[in-house]
Amino acid sequence: MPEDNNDIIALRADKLAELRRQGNAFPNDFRREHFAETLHAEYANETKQALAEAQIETSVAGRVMLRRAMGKASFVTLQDMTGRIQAYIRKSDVGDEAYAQFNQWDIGDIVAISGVLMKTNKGELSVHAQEITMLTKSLRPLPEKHAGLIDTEVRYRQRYLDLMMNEASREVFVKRSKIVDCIRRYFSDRQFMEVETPMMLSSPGGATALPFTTHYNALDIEMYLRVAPELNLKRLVVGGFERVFEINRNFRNEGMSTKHSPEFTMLEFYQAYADYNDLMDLTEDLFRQIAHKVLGSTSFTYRQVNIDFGQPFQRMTMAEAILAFNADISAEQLSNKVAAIALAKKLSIHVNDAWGLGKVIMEIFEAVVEDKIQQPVFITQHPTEVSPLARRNDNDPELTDRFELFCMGQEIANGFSELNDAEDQAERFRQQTEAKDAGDAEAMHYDHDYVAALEYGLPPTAGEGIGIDRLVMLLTDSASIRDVILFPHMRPKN
RNA sequence: GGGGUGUUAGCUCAGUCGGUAGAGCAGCUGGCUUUUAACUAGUUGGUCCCGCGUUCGAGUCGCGGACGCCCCA
Repeated sequence: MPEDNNDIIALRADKLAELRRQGNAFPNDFRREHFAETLHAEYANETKQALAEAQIETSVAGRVMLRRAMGKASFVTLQDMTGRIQAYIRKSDVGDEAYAQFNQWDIGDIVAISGVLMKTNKGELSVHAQEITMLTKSLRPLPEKHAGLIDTEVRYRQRYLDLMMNEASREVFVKRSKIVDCIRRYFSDRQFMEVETPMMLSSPGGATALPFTTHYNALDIEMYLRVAPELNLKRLVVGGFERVFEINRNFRNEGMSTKHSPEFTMLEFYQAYADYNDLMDLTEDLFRQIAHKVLGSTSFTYRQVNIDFGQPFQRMTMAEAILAFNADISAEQLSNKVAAIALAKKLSIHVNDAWGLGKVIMEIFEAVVEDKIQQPVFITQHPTEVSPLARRNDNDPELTDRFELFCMGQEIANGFSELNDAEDQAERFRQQTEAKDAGDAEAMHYDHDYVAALEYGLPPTAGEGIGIDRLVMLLTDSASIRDVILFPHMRPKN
């Protein structure tokens, strides 16, 4: 953080000291009448003359972004939550004393202006000031008014500056909020119930990932930050909440990249008496509605590629996808472990001896398909070995009734028909425990209570997780996940 | 973890062959009562990310480090 004590800050501090001498330097009794956007929406089409005759009174407040002083009259541009509005301040209207105060204003100050609406000769809607008030003196100079704030590091570390200066950044987070709002309505309209389940767990589960650990002093036990809410949400379905969803943070102790953040927001939902095909249908419909409501269109551009959520999403099995995207790979190379391992090694995948055929195929898929996917496509029928919570396929027990939705090289969603056979689940946990003992830090813990819950009976259910950050990236054309997280984690300075 | 790249005034950026550090905006002092990145005259402001080295002399070259960004694992 800047510890600079430059001339500009010193001078502004002097101005603040003078404001303190004059009385309350931080008044809290001003009440705004209109947002900038409201004024533009209501009066943009009025003529200069009509406004002059109407004498519409208003008051606005915001941060001073631009100042154009012409001796005895000046224009300032204020920015509030909704946009910008110009004010015209004339010495002969506000008086000598107020105009002298105005001359002490700096770009960045937060001020209030009351007056009547007018249009300038150039047609810009403005507030013709009658009364002006300094609300919060700003001590630090803002970034340059035209080029703005560009430095990515400062934009992430001091997001408030980014939001002040960069309209595009502000829009990303407004859209993010709308997307989440849209998701909530979608599910509550369909009788899903929003719930909150613990962030801190004594046994992490629900995904193969390395958890963060922490210590709970009162109980003197190690605890984990959750890697997924999955097991608790399915406990709720066992309990009789047949449709539940949660939008909340997951934590995974992995590296950061443009596509990964150690804490990220996930939507998870579970629906009893549904299967994975139902959820693929639901996901298509949900994505279409979000795009339509937030962007006004189901098609949009991501990294100069046109994506269309309006078209039916393609569906193919993992094996089909590997063949479809790679003409040089044959079905025989995926048919048995020896052949698959030979192929994996040819692709310079670091093969672990403990892997079964399923894991090898999953790795091959990640190496040769993921990056090539552009338009949304559901990849289905994941190997049972890499899907310890998913229901086995009725025709092939080595595969599961699972899908992942990919778009522009990124995994956006992951869903499956839930494994509700308690005995099979116990066996899958045993295999995960073996993998963990063999050194796989991401393997799942054996959750005895979860197996007990299944023994009471989980109705046939399908569940899904959708990565909100990645969905927002797609819909806002953001190249990095940090661009859609308000306060991305950064290595501390010094 | 590896490779590439960047860090210079409050912000955005130049800085040649190694020779005492520059612009625009912001700021400050003036002019200007409908401006639009207002205009206009003058002017202040620097730990060149940090450290060590090479050199008569380093923003510039070398080595090490910090932080950011991109790519790869």
